[in-house]
Amino acid sequence: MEIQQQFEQFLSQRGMKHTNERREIFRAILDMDAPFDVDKLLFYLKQQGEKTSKATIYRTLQLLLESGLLRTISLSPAAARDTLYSLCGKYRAYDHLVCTGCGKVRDIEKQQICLSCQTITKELGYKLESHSLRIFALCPECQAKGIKTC
Amino acid sequence: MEIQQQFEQFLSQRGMKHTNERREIFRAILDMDAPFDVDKLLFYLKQQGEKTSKATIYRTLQLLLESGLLRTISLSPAAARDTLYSLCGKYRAYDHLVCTGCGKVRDIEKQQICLSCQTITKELGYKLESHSLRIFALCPECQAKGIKTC
DNA sequence: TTCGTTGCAAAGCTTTTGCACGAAT
DNA sequence: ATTCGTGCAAAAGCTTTGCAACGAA
Repeated sequence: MEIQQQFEQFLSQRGMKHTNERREIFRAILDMDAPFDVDKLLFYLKQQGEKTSKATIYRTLQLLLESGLLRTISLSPAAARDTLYSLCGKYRAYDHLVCTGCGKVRDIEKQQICLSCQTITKELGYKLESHSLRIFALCPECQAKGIKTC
Repeated sequence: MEIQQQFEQFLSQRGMKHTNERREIFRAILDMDAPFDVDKLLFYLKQQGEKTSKATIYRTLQLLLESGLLRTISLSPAAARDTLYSLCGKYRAYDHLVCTGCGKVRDIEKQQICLSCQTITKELGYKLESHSLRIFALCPECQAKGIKTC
């Protein structure tokens, strides 16, 4: 099923309305090419000529989190605010490699990790739902520049 | 080296003072038996008769993050605020298994994951620093209670 | 004595909420 | 016609900061 349809279906199931704002916000999220925060999303929507309010963005993101289509990630060991969001369907795995020098984020796909999660939960009698791996490492460019992290 | 000494050494290196507040906050962190937030730490310190201010706690946590002795983790896919902290030295791995039913957190140790991270970063030319894996799963108790997550 | 540190209160930010108007069904 | 959603502005919460008093070296 198309991911848009999944969202529409979720709204219908909860007796919620298919508004233009929700459609546009979701479309914008699909257009994002990297994990994004509220301001990035708002800026993109403004660029597209939409006049969605920040409040509606927050409300829609909350909705999407509840639908399971969206998730939040924290990219820095110290990140407390400026939550970053990422579409669940967009990446095969929920795993990111974060450069501790420049902050660049790239997705990683590794069947091994899924298997490890399955093994761990199975051993402990848990029912696996999802996982998120963050690897912090210095990218080749930053190494070349001689950037060091504390 | 003792972990307390590492903190004291870090302070010395930066020309910072060994105050009672910092010592007590660090001691309290050592006493924590699970990832904690600022309020939990403050409550514990009050219980111990300390009258440390919230501002000092924030300042000291920041310091500890910079020293590399402490790290933050986000436990829920939707957690945006109420940052949780965890001592780096306390757990062998930075990996947690989070119950999506009751929110209970337990530590996991799995050599496999470290190996996966090494492989991934090596392949891409990154220099590995650390990683954090969060697995979201339903614990046996919640399964028994018939709790379901969205 | 000399700075760094603390506590308090105020300021700063992000996120949430109340309410009246507007839109979807 | 109803009911839900939106925008605005205000409120709420967490975190940071300025400043005078305090304490470690």
